[in-house]
Amino acid sequence: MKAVMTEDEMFQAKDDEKASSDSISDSPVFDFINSLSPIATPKPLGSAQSVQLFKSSDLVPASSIFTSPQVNPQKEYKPRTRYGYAQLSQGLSPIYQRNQIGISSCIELSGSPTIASENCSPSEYATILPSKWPQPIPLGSEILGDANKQDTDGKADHSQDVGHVKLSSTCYDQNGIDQLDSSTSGRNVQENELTKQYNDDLAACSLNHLISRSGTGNAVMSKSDLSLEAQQLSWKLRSDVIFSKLFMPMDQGNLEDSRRKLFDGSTGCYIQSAADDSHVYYAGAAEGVATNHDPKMLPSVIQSQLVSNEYFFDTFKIPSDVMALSEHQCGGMYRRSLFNEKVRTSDLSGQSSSNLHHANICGDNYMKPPRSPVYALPGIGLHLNAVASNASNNKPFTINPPLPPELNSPTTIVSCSETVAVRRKLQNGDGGSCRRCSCKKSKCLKLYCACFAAKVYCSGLCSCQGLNNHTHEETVSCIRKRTESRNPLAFAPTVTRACDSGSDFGDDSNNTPASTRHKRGCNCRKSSCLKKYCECFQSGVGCSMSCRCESCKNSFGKRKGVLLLATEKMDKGAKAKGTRSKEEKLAFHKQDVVSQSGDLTSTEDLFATPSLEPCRSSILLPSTCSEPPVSTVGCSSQLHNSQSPMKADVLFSPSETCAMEPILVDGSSNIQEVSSSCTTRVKVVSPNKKRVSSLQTGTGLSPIGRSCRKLVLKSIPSFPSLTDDADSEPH
DNA sequence: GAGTTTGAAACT
DNA sequence: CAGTTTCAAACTC
Repeated sequence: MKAVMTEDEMFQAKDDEKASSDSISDSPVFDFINSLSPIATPKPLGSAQSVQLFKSSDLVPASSIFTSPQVNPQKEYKPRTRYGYAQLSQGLSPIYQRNQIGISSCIELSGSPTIASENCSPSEYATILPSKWPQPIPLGSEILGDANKQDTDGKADHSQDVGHVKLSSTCYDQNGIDQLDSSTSGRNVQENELTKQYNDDLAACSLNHLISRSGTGNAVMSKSDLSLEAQQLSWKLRSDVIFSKLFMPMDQGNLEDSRRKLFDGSTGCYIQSAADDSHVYYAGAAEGVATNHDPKMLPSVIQSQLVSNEYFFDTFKIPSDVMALSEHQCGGMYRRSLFNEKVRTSDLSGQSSSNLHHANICGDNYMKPPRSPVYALPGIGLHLNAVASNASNNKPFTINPPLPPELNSPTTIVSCSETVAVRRKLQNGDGGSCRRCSCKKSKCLKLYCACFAAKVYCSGLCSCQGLNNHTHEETVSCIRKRTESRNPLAFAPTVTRACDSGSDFGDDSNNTPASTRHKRGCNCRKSSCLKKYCECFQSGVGCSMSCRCESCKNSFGKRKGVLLLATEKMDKGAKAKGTRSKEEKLAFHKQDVVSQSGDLTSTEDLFATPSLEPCRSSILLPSTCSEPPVSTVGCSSQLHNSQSPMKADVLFSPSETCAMEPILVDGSSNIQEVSSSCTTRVKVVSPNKKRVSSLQTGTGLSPIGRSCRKLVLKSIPSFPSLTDDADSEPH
């Protein structure tokens, strides 16, 4: 009883909060925002209902639904907060806070309240609570076939027998499984075994099924609808920071030149936006450096992210009346017009790509029309991997595994021709977003299957023999749930932003907004993280502390490896002892000495020693690197360039971070990092391998300072532990 | 296109 | 948790 009262108190507080928001809803600002929803939602019903999201009065008090004393709404909301809703709401507007409330409440409501309250045991409530759902509702995947679709669709199908333990769904009873099997022409022993195995999941699925069996679907928004609407708003609210980060404050005199380089696809620039922020990787390095990165040499993922001139030239033309941007605005204070967003997305949803209008991020036409139909589509928020893996393979556009809202970046590189199709696919729930898997034994029901892992259904484009399709969507749903129950990160994005973390990179507390890291880390051995076997490499990100790779040579950034840790330990030990053994000194010195020839091979060899391997600086000489783009340019490159007669390699000593990444710093706030990154124990060695100088490469020396490119190296915090992540609240 | 290699996923 | 097996993609020829 006490718990119930406590719960009531909480809901009372919630009601108060809603009441407070009601006053907000009367404000012109709210009306304005509310009128902006430009993206045509896949389901008209969802759109209509989404409006109700903002009407707190429409929200059924959660207390009327969940009476279980075990429910702790605050706790249950936490994961959602973790995924960024709260973060967004804190920083942006009370409107989104309202939305957040709506999301939380309505998602819980998506199951029939009657069912939830009458037919579920207290323990079952937890299953229905949003936190128990695999993850925040993504834009694409749900619509593209996530079995949560059944939450809405299933309402009609399963509107009967509510409360029965045994349900008629194929997913939840043995008969259904049998039917499933019989429906599969290629039924065999293995499949039977598979079925048997999956039966274990049926019980767990049944609870979720209760949600889908809501018989009162009229007043309840589906999760898809909710999420879509929420994300639309999210993107709208967040999108205006995208290009302000893309275009860092630059010296006006060099602005255009910098931009030209920035968006010159031929030089290997690409934008990555796997995370909350737009990521600009300028593979071309700083000016004067012959990086010569052939886009073809990029991993397919990255190739697809190449941003051509056309991209910006064509896609960011906007009506001047709605978006008059000046150079000044580009300099750092640009904020995209929500109106323009509306126009653009409306065009997107309804018309051909030729009608696309995109925010002219800089208002001028410094970029000439090019060839590649690749462009970024702010506002869609698809995961970069989704785009990447497809563009490179000429595959149909795929939606990546759903991302938490904070990871759904508004900026995504999407091929122009694909965009409209994608919209359409979202609306149709079409399975055309498959990954063209070739699974056989896994039946596309394990993470081996790229489609399954991406939470999309296989399609005719796949050469698989799996069951991951609409026909077996409920089974797929069950398996997904089971998979996720085993590994909560099973469907997590492989790449996520590093600023989620900050914990495991030791002293580097500078979260790099533009950096990404592989979520789980690779375990490469033979590939040295230089082939697509390596997920990090494939995703175009550097390895992090989360990785357990050996001989990491990931050109996107090596992890802070064993040596670094060892040497740090060694240093500490030496300090403690007051001396260091000759062997240690020798080994340590070995790292400092770099051939003047700039022969990377020799450098590689130098660090080929297993004991040394992981810590080699991520800096690779562009001129000698035949591998995919070196993401770490900037400082080192500047050094290299400025010391061109010497062609000296630059290594960071072990005390320096090994995971470096070029970023475009956002204004003066990060200027300090330029110098700090470039001055720390950088050693240049003469041809005769004598140390000739210890460069102090401040902004004055570096072309960075001259060009004001603001392309700098920055230490990349690697990924946080999941625990930390889960426990930490966004700031 | 077949065979091999690779590393993640799954299993024990 | 570690070792092994399975699996499908990446890679090589």
